[in-house]
Amino acid sequence: MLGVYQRIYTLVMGVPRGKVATYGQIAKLAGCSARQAGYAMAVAPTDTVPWHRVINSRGQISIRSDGLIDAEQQRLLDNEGIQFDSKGRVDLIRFQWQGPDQSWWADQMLDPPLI
DNA sequence: TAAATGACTAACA
DNA sequence: GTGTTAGCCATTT
Repeated sequence: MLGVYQRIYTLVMGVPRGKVATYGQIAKLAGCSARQAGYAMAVAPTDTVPWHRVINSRGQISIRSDGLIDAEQQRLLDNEGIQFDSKGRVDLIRFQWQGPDQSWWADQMLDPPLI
């Protein structure tokens, strides 16, 4: 079933290596709530969507409902040059993705959010 | 058809 | 800094 999630995945695939996005940021771009962004990552096709580049608004990796911190996510980000402070937080000022430009939306055949 | 479920967030105390 | 609360809404059951 194709839904808003497909739009979310397309957006996340636009996040470049070495940058991160927040759930709220993706949600705003996709035109849905932050919860949807979170749930979309939970069921994302991990082979095509860089799910690890999506973190929460505090710059931290979110803990999943099973209570486990996803260590692989931090490893993948570290591999891309994302730096974590002593409390496991990413400096969003330095590493947050600034969002797609106008031509990107056209390339993806999507409409920008109304905001 | 109705209820439950979240990898969330902003705004408070 | 730490809670708590309300809002969120597509998807799943």
